[in-house]
Amino acid sequence: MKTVCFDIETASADELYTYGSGFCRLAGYALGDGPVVLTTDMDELCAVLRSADRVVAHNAIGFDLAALEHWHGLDVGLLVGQGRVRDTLLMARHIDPPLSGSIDARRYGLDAIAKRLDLVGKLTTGGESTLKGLADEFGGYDAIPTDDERYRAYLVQDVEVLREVSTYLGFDEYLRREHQVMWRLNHITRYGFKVDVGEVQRRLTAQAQRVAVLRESLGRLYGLPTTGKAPQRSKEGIAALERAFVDCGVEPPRTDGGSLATNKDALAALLDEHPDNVALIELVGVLRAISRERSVVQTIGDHTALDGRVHPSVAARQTSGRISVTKPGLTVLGKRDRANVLERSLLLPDAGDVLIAFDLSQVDARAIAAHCQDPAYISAFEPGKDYHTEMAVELFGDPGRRDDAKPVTHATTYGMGAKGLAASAGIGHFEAQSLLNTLDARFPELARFKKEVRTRAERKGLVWNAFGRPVRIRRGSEYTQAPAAIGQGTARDLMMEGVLRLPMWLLPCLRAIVHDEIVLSVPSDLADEAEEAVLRALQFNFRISSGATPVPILAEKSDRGRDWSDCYRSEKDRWPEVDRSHRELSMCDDADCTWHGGLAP
DNA sequence: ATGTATCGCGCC
DNA sequence: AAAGGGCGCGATACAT
Repeated sequence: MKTVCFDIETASADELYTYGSGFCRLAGYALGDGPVVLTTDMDELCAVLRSADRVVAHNAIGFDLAALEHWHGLDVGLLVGQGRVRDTLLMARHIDPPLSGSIDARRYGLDAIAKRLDLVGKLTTGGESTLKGLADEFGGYDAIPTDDERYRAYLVQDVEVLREVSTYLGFDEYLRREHQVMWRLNHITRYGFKVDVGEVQRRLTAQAQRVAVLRESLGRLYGLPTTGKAPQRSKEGIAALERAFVDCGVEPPRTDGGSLATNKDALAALLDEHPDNVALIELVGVLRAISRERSVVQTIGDHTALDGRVHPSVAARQTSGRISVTKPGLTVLGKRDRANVLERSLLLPDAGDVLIAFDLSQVDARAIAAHCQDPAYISAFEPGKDYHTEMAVELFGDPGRRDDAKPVTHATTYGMGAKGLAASAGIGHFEAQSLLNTLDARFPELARFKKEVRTRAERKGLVWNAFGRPVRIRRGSEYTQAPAAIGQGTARDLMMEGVLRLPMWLLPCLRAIVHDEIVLSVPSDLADEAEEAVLRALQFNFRISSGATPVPILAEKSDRGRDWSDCYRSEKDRWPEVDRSHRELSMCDDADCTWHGGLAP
């Protein structure tokens, strides 16, 4: 068994796919227990890795191997496919999964893992990372001389820490699969997503003008400061707004924490209470308008590289195992709100391509159905049946109340109480409680499963789904988090199952993943084949064990888009501006059109 | 200068 | 006893 631990010093990490061939600067590797060898010759390193039975690195799939694959032609797909790669980041997340929230963000660096294991950590100088200090001293990670002894010593230590840490981390079938998943998803980062650069600039300019007008109004009418990017959120601005509410004759709305609430629900509630207060209507109008101004266009622009594309980071860092797509965050672009849906139109297919989005149908609920094995719940997902209609029959005895049944599904997966259901469904507390009772009565195995998974979480602090993914559950939050963790975590693994089933030729076409949706840019003349291949990959029967009743996993494809919004033109046919052809018209007769009503040049 | 918390926008 | 889960990102305030 020949094991190689290695690490590479590079130019700035966020330039992985854009820097150029000198990105990899200095490599360190160790064979077995042998000494750490340093080299600037990446071909030498690649040869060593090709001949190894085990290739070990921290964030190997996302970074070191990715860099060698991109700039030096290493066949990482082969290494991963043969199960020869050990990525200690993926292994550490699996053996010690993160809690939700931001607390755990720094837990998985090599240094943090070493410290938790009571091992020697990475090299530091005067309390900060030696590497960071060198980058500051020489003016950039790509300016540190490769013969600098401190640089070399830092790298040697890194490889030695890695070697120590790796002996504590186990490997299993799930991890083997996870390595392949992440290698496949990395194509999103590598190939990037084409940006409509001119349109980004145009919208930024237009937005700056809108904001300037709104800020001028806030200053003139209510005495807010006019400096800073968001004067309405500064201390002085908040004080002025509180005075403005009082001047309108109303008590300033408050958040739970007692500070001034300016979110849209609070403002809507206030207007409901005082429908005839003209001064209040004006104040709320300006506040709403300025808080609706989002910065996603700026964020996309900031992350657009010189190749005119964004190369977002893709990682399974969320507690549920869900995939984060960040820098820029593509999971948050508009879709449900008419005012924001055109944010996606800034992202384009490659020249000669079309964009196609594929989404899994009610996949969280199907995941729960497969796990609980409730016959009535599973039968709602039989081919040819409509899940929400079946739920309407079970809950109300009336297939016509499909829309009333929809919000209840969230209650099934997320442990929603009567209060929350009443609020989200717009019904009374009593009716909500009675719905929840009906749910438990009609789907007894579902109720039993939720109870069981909560108990498991209380005992172990973790739950495991049928794929073998562990999800950590916060103490005291088992009631809501545990069932949700099975739903989300399994939905994630079902989508990844589909990604693993994609033919290799489609991997460079991957552009984005948004939990239950993947987006591909495919050559127009291959669109038929691509659609067929993706749907074949994403759809299958899911069985949690050999004797269990299977649940069908189904997917739908979008329209072929000339931009990402354009993919949804049929789905959102009430919003004509979603259709790129509509945006090419010089005018339109829909008074609410967000394009002709404001965004158009 | 850098990091965390809070708030607010949005998404699945 | 009651309990809707998971995120990204920007702006500000404040601590270090």
